[in-house]
Amino acid sequence: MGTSERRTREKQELRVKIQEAATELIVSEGYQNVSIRKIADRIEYAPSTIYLYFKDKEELVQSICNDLFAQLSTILQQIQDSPSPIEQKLSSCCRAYIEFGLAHPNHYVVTFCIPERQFDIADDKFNDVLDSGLSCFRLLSQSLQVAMDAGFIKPSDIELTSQIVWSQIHGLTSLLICCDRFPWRDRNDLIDGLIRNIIESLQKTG
Amino acid sequence: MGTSERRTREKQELRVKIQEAATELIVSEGYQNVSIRKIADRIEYAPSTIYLYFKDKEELVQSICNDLFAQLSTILQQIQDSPSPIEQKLSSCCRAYIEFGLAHPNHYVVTFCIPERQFDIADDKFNDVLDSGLSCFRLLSQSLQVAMDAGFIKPSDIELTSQIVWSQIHGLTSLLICCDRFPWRDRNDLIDGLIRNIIESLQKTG
DNA sequence: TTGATTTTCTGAACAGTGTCCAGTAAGCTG
DNA sequence: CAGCTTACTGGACACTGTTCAGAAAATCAA
Repeated sequence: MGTSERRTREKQELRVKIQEAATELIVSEGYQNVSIRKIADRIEYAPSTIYLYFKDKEELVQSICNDLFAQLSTILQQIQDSPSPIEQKLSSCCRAYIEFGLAHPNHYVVTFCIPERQFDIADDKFNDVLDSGLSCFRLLSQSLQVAMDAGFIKPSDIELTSQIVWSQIHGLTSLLICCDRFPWRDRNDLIDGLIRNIIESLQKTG
Repeated sequence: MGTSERRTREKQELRVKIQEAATELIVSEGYQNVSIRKIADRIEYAPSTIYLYFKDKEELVQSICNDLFAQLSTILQQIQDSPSPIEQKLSSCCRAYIEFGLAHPNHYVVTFCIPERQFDIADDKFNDVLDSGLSCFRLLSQSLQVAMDAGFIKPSDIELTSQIVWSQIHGLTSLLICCDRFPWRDRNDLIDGLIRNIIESLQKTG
């Protein structure tokens, strides 16, 4: 009997509808201005219905960001798998990370710029939280390893170096998002300059 | 008659008491968990009284962060005025910035990691908002100029370079604060490594 | 078709938030 | 003491996330 299968599929569909409505609100209004009631209005269900599909607002938003940053992981993986020269891959990864963050500013802030969120969550949830961001970090780290193995950058502690490079590209991404009224220079110049600085320092033989 | 002077002094004192109570809450609970009612409880006044001293919660928190980052400006200025060698001053400034941010994580997040805040504010308020952060940036920029004039780092577009360096030190500061459960390497190693990277890339003759 | 059961959904409530405003209380002046 | 100014408050409004008893709907069995 395909009834139960249809019902679980319908459940899944509503779950996705909730995520889509929430995504639209995150994109258009930012995390702070997204409310359960606004989401409920959009999908024409009662607010309490949302809690049948997500434990709380946190879990809902988290699931959305997870899905999004899985896309970034895919992009980074594609760069790694591409036939382009190794010297380009590292900077391509950095650029892809920054541009992805800038293309999804509200998601980026939710994922990497809200400290309180990570204080309250339980340990088992922490792994999920990091699923998205962490896998991107791992791919960046992998990209560095490849560049190092090929002799494109000087040998060093790969984990330490990865963390530093991540913090550098995160810095520009988050600052451009959060201080968007600051009199910034041209974005491309900033991104180019930053990536050049990063790679030069990785190449320089101390 | 000193009466009115006493009264304005008393007004000022209550204003400071509000700021102090709010500061305690920001430090202990983070911006998200600070409420007007909690502040009012602490100083034993009605919540609405606070609105006689500050336009809204935003202005109150902003005034507090302004005061704090004025301290960082002082520190950066002292480094610049110190008799230590020029080669050290730049890295000292970077280190001071990062460590100051880490010492005041909740203030730092409020000042540099909340995008929505800067969307809503009026233009005249924007200047105040940047008073704190901007003056720190200017001092960093000045530090770079001095190092460049002395030939310690290679010549380049000083504004562009300043913005990039700021984004780099902001990156580590904010990421350590916001992803504090990430398996970071030793903080000092990260800070040392980052600063070394920054300065090396500034020195490298392209 | 009917009745029982399970699944899905909702309305109202709770405790909290920032903010505003009419009205009260306190202090100073003449 | 009366009049006036300044300081303060209580209660309200419109929101927020979240819970839960009960209603509605869909399914299954007879």
